[in-house]
Amino acid sequence: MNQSNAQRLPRSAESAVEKPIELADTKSRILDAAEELFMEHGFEATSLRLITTAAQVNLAAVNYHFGSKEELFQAVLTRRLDPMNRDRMRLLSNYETSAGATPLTCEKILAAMFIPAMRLARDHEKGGKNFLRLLGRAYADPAPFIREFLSHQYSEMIARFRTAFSSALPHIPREELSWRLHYVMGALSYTLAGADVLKLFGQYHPDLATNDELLLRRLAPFLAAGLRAPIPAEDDGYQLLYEA
Amino acid sequence: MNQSNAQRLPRSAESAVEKPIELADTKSRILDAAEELFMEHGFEATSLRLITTAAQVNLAAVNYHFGSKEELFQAVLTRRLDPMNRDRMRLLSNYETSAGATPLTCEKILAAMFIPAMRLARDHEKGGKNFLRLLGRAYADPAPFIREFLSHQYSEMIARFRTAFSSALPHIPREELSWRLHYVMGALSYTLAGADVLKLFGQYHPDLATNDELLLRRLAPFLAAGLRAPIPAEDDGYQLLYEA
DNA sequence: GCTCATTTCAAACGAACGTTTGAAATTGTT
DNA sequence: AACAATTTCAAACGTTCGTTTGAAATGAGC
Repeated sequence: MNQSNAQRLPRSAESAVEKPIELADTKSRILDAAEELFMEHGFEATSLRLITTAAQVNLAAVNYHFGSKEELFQAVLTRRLDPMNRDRMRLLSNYETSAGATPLTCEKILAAMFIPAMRLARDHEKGGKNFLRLLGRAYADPAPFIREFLSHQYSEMIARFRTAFSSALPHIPREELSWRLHYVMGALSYTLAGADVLKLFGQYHPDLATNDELLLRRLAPFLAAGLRAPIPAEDDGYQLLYEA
Repeated sequence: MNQSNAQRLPRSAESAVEKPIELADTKSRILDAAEELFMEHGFEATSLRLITTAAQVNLAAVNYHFGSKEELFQAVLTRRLDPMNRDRMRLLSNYETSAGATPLTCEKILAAMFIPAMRLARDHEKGGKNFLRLLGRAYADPAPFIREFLSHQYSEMIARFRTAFSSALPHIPREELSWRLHYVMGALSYTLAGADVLKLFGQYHPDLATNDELLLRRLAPFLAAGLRAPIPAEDDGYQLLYEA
């Protein structure tokens, strides 16, 4: 009943000019519309009728091509997340082989995490930036099917980078490093997820996803300094701050 | 038709023992149940029928006491957010007067932000921890009524802390500082919002909201080091990272 | 040109949603 | 005790939701 998972090409792909008149195929149109609308309104608040109307396809097309609304959401995520995480690991491996025996700096490992994300935000002329905001939302979504999906989708990449940071920061205890990686992901997610939070704090930057190098030059030094920070001693006054 | 905004005490508040047999009043029961369910399922996915059933009140009670589902959500947030942000500003003022003429350290300013949040997570025996997770979700929610509410609720506190950091870090340019504050809020939100994201990365810590001092000792050095990080020079190799 | 699998379509399904209503119950005041 | 205001309640409102259905349209292979 359902179609196979093999990708089909649009009917008229032989012409040199990309768009003769024909629209993209149904599946892609649904994915594009869903990506934008999920980003804008969230998963629950986005109805299939809204998606199919925007994509100019029949209402039943989503259930035919993807099975359900949840599976459509996962397809939207996996379409870009999968290549991005593969790029991250490939870039990290390239850095490591280039460096030879000398361990990588934190900045370089961070760059291997951020550059594919920024490239995603820049490359896809339309959906890229929206997708990262959608991803930022998904991080905070408690829906079980979203959490299980992300956990499965990220596990390999996270493990890979954890060992990389561990080599770069041998003096940081294992548990401490896990926490700091956690902070790194938080700052990264907030930065990539976009302008909404910046507006929240009375500051907005329209060049968010346009100037990748500038973004990296700001974020990487901040996070690398945090990752390298010395572990505070037992008695340095933190316990006193509770009073007053 | 609607009741006034003045707080009413439960009917039997004269007894020394807090709970004779009677439950809390309707409004509080709704707020408690809504806080937990909004946290667990998000705003859209939580129905009023679920809330009112959990609170053991009639379905119409929400619209009677709060007007609408959206106003209930705002009431859930404001009940704890308002006191928390007041505590943050009060604590910062206390630190500043104690320090006299000498400027505060980043660690102390960060402590003024974090301690009231941690106190909230610890104090309220039930809802505290849940609330911070709910808040973390709300940060990422694109619903206009949520964004406007949070923006209004946070503006005073953010402005207050921005100037404090500005005094503590006079060598950091104004725009750079705005970004770094952004990263700070991201890391803080991720940390406070809870264990979900940690599980996502294959790491879980059951003592998240129980050992506040340990949490602060980990987070504050990380963020303070990032805030103080030197601004990278023009030619330090970041542009090279794009290749390979 | 016929066949058959794939895709599209209009229509409807039952369920769940936020909200409203008007009467019953409760509470506070005299 | 009697009245008025407040709060609770069961029931229903109209809408929208995700999904299913079966027929019509479309495409490829022979």
